[in-house]
Amino acid sequence: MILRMSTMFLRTLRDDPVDAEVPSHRLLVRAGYIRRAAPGGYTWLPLGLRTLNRVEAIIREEMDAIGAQEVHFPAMLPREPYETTGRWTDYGPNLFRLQDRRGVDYLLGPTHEEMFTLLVKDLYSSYKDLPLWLYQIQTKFRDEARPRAGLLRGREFLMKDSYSFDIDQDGLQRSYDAHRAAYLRTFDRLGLPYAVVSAMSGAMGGSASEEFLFPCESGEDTFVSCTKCDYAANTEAVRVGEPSKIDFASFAAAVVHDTPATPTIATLVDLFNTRADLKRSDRAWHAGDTLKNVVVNLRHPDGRIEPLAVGVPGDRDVDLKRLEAQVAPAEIVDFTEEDFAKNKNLVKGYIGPTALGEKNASGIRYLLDRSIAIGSAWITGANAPGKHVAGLVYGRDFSCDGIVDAADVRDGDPCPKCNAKLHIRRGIEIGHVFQLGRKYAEALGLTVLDQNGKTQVVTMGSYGIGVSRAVAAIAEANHDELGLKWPTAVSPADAHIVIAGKPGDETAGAGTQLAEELSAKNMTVILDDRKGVSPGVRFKDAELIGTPRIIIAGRGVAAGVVEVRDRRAGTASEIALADAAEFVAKMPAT
RNA sequence: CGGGGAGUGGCGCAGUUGGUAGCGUGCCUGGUUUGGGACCAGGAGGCCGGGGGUUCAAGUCCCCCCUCCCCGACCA
Repeated sequence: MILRMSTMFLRTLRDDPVDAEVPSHRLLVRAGYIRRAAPGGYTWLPLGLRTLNRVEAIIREEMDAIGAQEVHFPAMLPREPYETTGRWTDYGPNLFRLQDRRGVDYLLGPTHEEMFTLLVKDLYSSYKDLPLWLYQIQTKFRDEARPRAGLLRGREFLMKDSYSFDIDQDGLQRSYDAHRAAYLRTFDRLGLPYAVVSAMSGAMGGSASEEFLFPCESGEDTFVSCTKCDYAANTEAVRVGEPSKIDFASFAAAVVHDTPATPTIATLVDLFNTRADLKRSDRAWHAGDTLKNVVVNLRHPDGRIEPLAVGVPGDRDVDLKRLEAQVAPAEIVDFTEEDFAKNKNLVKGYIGPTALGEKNASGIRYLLDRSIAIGSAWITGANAPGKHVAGLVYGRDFSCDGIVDAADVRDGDPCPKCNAKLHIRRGIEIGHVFQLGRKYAEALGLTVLDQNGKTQVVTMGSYGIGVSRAVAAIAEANHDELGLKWPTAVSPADAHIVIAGKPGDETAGAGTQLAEELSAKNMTVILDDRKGVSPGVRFKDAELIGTPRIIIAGRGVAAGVVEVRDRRAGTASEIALADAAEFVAKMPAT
């Protein structure tokens, strides 16, 4: 196939669009792949659509290869199933809702667990029909608070979502493993580097889940990977090891001290290190010796507000993202001055564990960070203005209502698996696999009869790949200062022919002939046959558009040669015109 | 939703104390040029994000709203 630039619906931009910050967004707009059509919504132009289709085709091939079957749902869905599973509420403002002329509620599908569950319920009723794997490639809608970075976070985007249906957990594990393996192959073929990390399942519900993250500075997820073993996890999902108990039998009783003007951890530690009666003989006090208690409000999906206190070592911050992942579907909102005013037992800046907890004065649920050991002694608030208590022992002087992973995770923290150092990085989520279990099947009544004629609730998994996001991620991973440089597998064309001679000379004929030969070899080729465009412009556009091979029919044509460039390797060679098609066809895919 | 920045031809930008809306690029016509975003000449193209106000007069001043970008919050 020949794409003639003289007629292609394409306009490249000489300048970077000013509203595009990340490279993928900037280059996809500049090279004429996409145009913004609405907040968080993009139009695919011919070049962009070709790449999108190729990405989609690879994903489809790999899904088909494991035996998943493709279906297609409407994007506009009825309210009831989402009401039944609670997600009409749980999704909150992120759901696009609309009404028909009679005022009946609909939503634009953010993901389709409910619909797939009902579809299978509609048609299947025996264990003999399982396992079953279905998928679709569908436009999804989420009313993101902040769409950003072009295709990386849109409000309308293309997603491949698949769902597995099994009779039991063993089956689910096999389905999950098959999808996970298919995802590894898919991302390899797409030319996307990735890290597979343990993740939280959040609003999706269910147990095990892993994310495929493309490591990238402009990514929105933070993850850790062990420098020694294979442990990797989204920071939200990092589970530090249980600390061992400390024997506190010989510890002195806790003492309350006057500590005026110590509103922060730093000032508190300073005071303890300078005042003779507080100094420690063996070493200086540090922030990790203090226990910081942070109060937040949880907003439950039904609108109920519940205060929650969390204790973390004073050298750490509460990572709200991590905390929220564990209190989902509740959201964390600020604990305001007003809230403090209402709760007389909380002394801002001097909150201590003895006032916290459902059984104590404040009645506020109190969770301790997992790193806090039973028997450890702390400097912490004494619930009175200007007073702190030292030597307060967890398990002797105070208790909590539960354990939580709330402290922020840092580069260099110990690996929970092997204790080596963790490395922290950012990444873009390009895929996510979930073991959903029975949440949706139970809510919607998807059951089958087992071998004994007994009713069994089906156990499900769900597996997503952001297709449009993958295009952006590939662009993010494959570009330089000149433009895009697509992997062969997803490039909008296999080659780009630049006619660089004078008008009317033999270069146009040579270029056209070569285009036809390549096309005859089943390759897609962009032919720059534009009239009156200077060579410089053609070179720049070819590099910006970024096909892996660029062929220049220029001054060499007189001597019977063309220049064949490898855009990705940055190499070039002179090839006889007669051999060029064969040579290009045999260039290794990169 | 909080903080910061910004909306002026397709793209990038200027626009002074309020007084005829400009430049570059892209586009059209003609000519010259042709291996790294050429040149000359002549053109077309703007509800100055939207709505209210102040004023003889608003791109410019005031109020409200919308949108975009960045950071945070949120998010599969």
